[in-house]
Amino acid sequence: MAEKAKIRSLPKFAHLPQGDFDQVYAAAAGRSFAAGATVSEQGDVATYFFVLLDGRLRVTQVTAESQQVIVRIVNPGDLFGIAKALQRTDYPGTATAVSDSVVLSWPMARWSDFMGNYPSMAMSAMQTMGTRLQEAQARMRELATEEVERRVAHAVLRLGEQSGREEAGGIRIDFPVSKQDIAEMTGTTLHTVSRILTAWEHAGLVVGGQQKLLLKDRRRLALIGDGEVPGLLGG
Amino acid sequence: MAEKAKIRSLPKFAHLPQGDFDQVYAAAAGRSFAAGATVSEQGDVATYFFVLLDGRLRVTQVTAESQQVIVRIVNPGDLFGIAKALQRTDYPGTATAVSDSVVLSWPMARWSDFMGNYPSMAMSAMQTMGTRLQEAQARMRELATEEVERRVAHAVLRLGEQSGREEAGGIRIDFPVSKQDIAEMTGTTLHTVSRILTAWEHAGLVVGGQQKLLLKDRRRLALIGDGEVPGLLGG
DNA sequence: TGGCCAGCTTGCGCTTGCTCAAAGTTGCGG
DNA sequence: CCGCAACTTTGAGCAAGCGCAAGCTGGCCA
Repeated sequence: MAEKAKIRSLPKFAHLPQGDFDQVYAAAAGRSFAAGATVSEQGDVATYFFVLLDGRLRVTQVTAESQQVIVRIVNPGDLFGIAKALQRTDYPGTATAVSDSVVLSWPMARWSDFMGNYPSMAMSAMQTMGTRLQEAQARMRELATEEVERRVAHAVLRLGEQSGREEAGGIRIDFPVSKQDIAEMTGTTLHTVSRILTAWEHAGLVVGGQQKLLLKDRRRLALIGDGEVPGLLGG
Repeated sequence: MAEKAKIRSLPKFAHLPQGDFDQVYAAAAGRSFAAGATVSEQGDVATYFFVLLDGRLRVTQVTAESQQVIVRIVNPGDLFGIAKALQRTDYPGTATAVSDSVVLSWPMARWSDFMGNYPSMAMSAMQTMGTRLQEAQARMRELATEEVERRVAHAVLRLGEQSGREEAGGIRIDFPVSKQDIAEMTGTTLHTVSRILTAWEHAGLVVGGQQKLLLKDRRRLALIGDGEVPGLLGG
């Protein structure tokens, strides 16, 4: 089974002894989701946790006033839906496939089991949480101190880093991103995002299109993000 | 040693077998810090990790433009300075004592050791990170979607919850908090915080004072925080 | 007891970016 | 090839809250 070899090679599982891996693998169920489908829903009882094998997911939370916020993008190899690690019995957010996706799932009941018996998985889970915590704090800092244009710069750079693919002329964001999506990542409106990206496109920093984004000048974007350059709005 | 018994009773260590606890305890060094002293500094090589025994710490990060952000408040019993868990070799933030404080410290080199050999400590560390991650995400959501007055309401309620003491007439925040501090927690300016708290004080929701804060009407504050009530500014 | 300093209050003008509104664009299914 | 739906652009007006500036308060130390 080609899939098994592929999974074996994920950093997440690479350090697991072969016997342990076989057991972990045996407990897993694979499942496919078409773009637009919901993998797990905010508030539902968390019955499974997952690893994304292929595709791309968007994790959102909806506030009491039904404003949506994009918490993160899940990339292949990432662990998600680990409610148990957050001391929760329900999923804190909704995971939606933005491209056709394949996930591996385990019953949540096995979580403590895995953590207790496979130290290398526990380590890996902890690393995941550490990375996420740092990203969350970075975004907090941005939201608290930066104006919109810088936040958008950071957001698209992050997208490029985590979900980008080198391409002639720049870094292509590897799944459909709408202006609305970027707005929900940065705490602004799609209108403002549109204005900013249009200005950047005129300056040759990016190339846009319907749910498409190509970063052409990463360095200048970073300068805007770090506030070392005035920003292009209002010019 | 009375201190040892006190430590033993912390939830963090309560589930550790006695032998393990003795070993962990033997590796620890205690240290006191006067209010205002710095326990660990952003960017320094992370040589120790800590548990706060007594007092209160403020963890801040400074942005490239030297704007300060308060990441969290450390309360007695909390683990902090766990750079290793975040895959870092340096401290991501500065921890400063806001009251006279006592901490227990371990060499960072022991971290993997502890995590590998004492599963109940690993579990507890994971819980800590889970809690923090959720709090960070909640604050992200607030910063992205709520206006200032609601964010301030959430911030003071959180302070009350995590660091408050019941008192005749309300919940007293148990350490000195300045308006500037609240501003740095909510991503606003001390001016705006001052205006908001003044309005609330007139309405009988809180009582302020130099670096003092008493929450008198938790329920109405929660209503403001949840946006179910117009807010008192501009009245 | 007087001076000093950190922290706080308050007023005013101005900017950022939001809201509302309307029209333009793109891609897909039939 | 048409029509529709989703997505995007652009404009105009407006308000939340920031920056600046000036003055106030209360605690602490000489």
